[in-house]
Amino acid sequence: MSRASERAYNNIRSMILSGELQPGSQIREEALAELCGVSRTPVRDSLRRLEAEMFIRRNDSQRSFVADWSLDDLEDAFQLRAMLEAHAAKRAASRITREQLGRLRHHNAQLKQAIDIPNPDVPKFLDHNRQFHAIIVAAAASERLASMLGQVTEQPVVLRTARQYDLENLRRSHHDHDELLIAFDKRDGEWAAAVMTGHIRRAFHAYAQAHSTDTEIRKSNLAA
Amino acid sequence: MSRASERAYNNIRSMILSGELQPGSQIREEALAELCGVSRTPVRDSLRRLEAEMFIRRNDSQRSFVADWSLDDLEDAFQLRAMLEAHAAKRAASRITREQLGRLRHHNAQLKQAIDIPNPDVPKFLDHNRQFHAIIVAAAASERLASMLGQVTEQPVVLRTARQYDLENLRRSHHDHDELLIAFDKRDGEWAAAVMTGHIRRAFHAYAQAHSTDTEIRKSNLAA
DNA sequence: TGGCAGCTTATTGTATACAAATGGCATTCG
DNA sequence: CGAATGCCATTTGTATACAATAAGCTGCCA
Repeated sequence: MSRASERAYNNIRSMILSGELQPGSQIREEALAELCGVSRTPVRDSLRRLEAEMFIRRNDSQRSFVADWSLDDLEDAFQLRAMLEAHAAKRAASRITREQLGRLRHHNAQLKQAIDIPNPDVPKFLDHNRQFHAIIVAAAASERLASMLGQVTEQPVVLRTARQYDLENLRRSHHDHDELLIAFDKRDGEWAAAVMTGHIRRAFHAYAQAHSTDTEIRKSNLAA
Repeated sequence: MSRASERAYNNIRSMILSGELQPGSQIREEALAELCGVSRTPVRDSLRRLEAEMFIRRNDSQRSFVADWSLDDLEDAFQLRAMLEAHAAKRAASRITREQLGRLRHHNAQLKQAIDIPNPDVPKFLDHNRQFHAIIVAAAASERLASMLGQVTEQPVVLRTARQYDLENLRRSHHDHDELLIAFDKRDGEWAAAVMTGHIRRAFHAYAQAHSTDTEIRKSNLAA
């Protein structure tokens, strides 16, 4: 997609992910158009895309709202993600190349570095983590699977606490990655899938805990 | 979506599914606009949707083509569908209502009728089959899952043979449905999932066989 | 003759104007 | 006083004109 359209999409998407656009709030095409400095046409394109990705919902009369996810929705997304990503790991185990394995090791070493220091570099960890998972999805060699995973991987839920970055969880994540690497090395798809399932489910519980804590904080702020 | 947009989407989609628009052929927005009797705006909307559903692909310079599926693509889609629909069956087993079970039985009886006669009514069978599966997906109560299944359920592959309507397969399908009904009745999600997996995998093999036969016929026609 | 440059044409992207539809508000009638 | 209805404002849908971009062709030059 060319410039205006691309810009609108990225802008709106990041506004949703950052919480700048509040969950549940209505979205007006023209307002977004002004915010992005483009006309309504590319904004409409973006809204359709974001709707397909479930970042945005529309009511029965075509008005758009920022998706407001319940804890159930979150669990649902994570459940699907666990299933799909385990499947990806299984496929990857029999297809992954030496070169991809090497890159996997590289990113895993980097993310270990990011947390094995006095002042953990969480953004660095998250970046290498993302790339680690991306390589596995690529190795699975299924465009459809990749496209579906894209739909459940980024969660439009804003968390104000830092709990999801809990160090212990990050270390366990890294350990899972280590185990995945061995499973891939042995070409054991079942093992890889099992590790991945646990990996994602842990992520869910960390997320859910942060979510509930966050909700509590929000409520008490409201009460005050 | 309102009239023009809706019409354009349905028109284009059915033109792809019917083979009227040949796989691999380029699509021009204006041509479609004329065919549908609307302007390019709703056509563009539709193309974006169809692209997300992988009925259409775009090259690096934004030109659109009707997706051309290989046998591998087909297998990939069926594999994902089997996994997702088994998951749906499992979830449905613990959530399905008496009323939904009743409707399931109704449609299963109808599709049995459609093939248990001297002149089988295949369209009727397919319609009730579709509704049967739709009820299960609804009972699974996951919007995301439903949306993903939508993406892998309809295959833009035109088959000229009638082999996929092979009576024996239809009878086996009906038998699977019977077994699903019992599994639901017993609230046995694992059983339901297992039956569903086999059900979809059989469908794949029937489809694949028809596909290869069809390809053969096409080749010999080409040679003649 | 082969390939590259520049132009021409085909196609998509964007903006804008206008049409349709929806929601909210106020007024009126029971 | 409450509910229903009609009008006005807001928002989205569609068409069209124009801009940008990419593809294909032609002719020139090495």
